Amino acid sequence: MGTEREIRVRFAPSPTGALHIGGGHTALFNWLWARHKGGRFVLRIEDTDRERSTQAYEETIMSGMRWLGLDWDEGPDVGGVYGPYRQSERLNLYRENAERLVREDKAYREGEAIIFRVLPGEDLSFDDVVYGRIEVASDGLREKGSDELKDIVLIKSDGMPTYNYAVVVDDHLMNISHVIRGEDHISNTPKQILLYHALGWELPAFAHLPMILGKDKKKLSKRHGATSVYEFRDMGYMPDSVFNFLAILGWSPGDDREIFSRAEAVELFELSRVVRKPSVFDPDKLNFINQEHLKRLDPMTRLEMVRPFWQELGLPIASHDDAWLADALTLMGGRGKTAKELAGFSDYFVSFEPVKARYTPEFSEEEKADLKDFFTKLLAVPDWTDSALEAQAREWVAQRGVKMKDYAMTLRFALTGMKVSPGIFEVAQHLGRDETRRRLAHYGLI
RNA sequence: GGUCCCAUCGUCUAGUGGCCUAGGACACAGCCCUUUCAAGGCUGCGGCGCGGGUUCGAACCCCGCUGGGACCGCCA
Repeated sequence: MGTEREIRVRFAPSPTGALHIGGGHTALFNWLWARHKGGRFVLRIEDTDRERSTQAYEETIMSGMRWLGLDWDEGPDVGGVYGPYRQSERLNLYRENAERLVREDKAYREGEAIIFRVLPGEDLSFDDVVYGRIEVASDGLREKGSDELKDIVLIKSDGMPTYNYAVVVDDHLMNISHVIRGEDHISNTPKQILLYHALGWELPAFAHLPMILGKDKKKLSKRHGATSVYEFRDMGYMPDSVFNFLAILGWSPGDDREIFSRAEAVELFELSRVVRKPSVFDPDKLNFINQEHLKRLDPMTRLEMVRPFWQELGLPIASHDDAWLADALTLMGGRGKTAKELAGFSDYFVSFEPVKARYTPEFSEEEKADLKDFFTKLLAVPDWTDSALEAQAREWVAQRGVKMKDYAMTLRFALTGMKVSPGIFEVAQHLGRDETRRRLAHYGLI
């Protein structure tokens, strides 16, 4: 008991862009593992590329993680005993250890740079938590198109450490127990192992994650459309949905469960159940998952999801109380894959204006007389409930021997300006007698 | 070109030698429900890449082939 090494994992993005869906996936699995094991999740900023790193991107990445609900225990903003957590602030650490290697004749200087000498015959194989044993030929570090073993740059001419070196120093000094990262790093691992050996440090456990591919089976990139987690937020996907979707990309709980909460994912997550095959990002599946989460939301939370999109449409939300708006959304049932769609589909509850803009019918006098009779009697029902309204409507069409559909559709258009909506008598009930009358009057139907 | 990894329905996956005439989910199609569209219910379509072994028995183990992916920067 308590003899196992403390679980410490890290997500180490470089601040050269927004939080990408692939980065989110990696961050998520690290977070899941830390939370599942009761360990620590560290955020480290790898800003050694002076050209491309910016403070703004660092903040964007952090807020993207917060949006996804991935909170970290140590990081540049919250600190921690293993700090600092920005590589640009750890330069002395990289230099000290590199100079030690120079003194031990394991590395040499070349101008301002420090370069590690790669000797032949090293065993570069390792055990990966998800991939198992990875056998690497000792000459696996050969230079492209050459037979020469390629030495590893530790410190660049600008004084900054290279990725492969800094990651080793940091993971060791930050006492990282599991290095969980994308499969694209699998071929970097042997180099890093060489450095661990040279430095005399114990290896962390390595766990590589399958890549996320686009529909064309190529590594997901901008060409595939939305890739930053913010784009998904702006399209009306909920953080819990993106979280859920990312979690089942390359991992499954083993049973048939696919829709789950953060807490359930933490409970169920196992690194050993991560698959080895790259998976294709399927927007249809994301839509489905989002819709499921949207349906499960309590009315008030759903309202908060939809509110910004109603706002975006310029609708006068303030003229209704929240409970009424939330109920309107409940009436929408499973309609809409995203909060944005749901907002667009339900605008007529908030305001009559979009309805007027959409629906501009022209009735003949004959049609009008007929409809007027129908609607006048409908408006006169004693209790304004959907069942009473429907009963009245059915009685009226039965007497005339006409189709319910024709009248229900006219009512639907007049109330919503759309050809699809929830049950139209329910909509009328929710809008209320006065608002229904106002809308019908606008079209001259009463 | 070199190194490494991977291979079950279109997609995400379950499956670790017999329970598999391969299960679930998305998507797709049809039906039911119905004032519309969703939702929901039911049904259907669809897969172990190929070839050799091993075994009484292979989706599961081994080999080869084919296919796909990743990496080979003083980028991370």
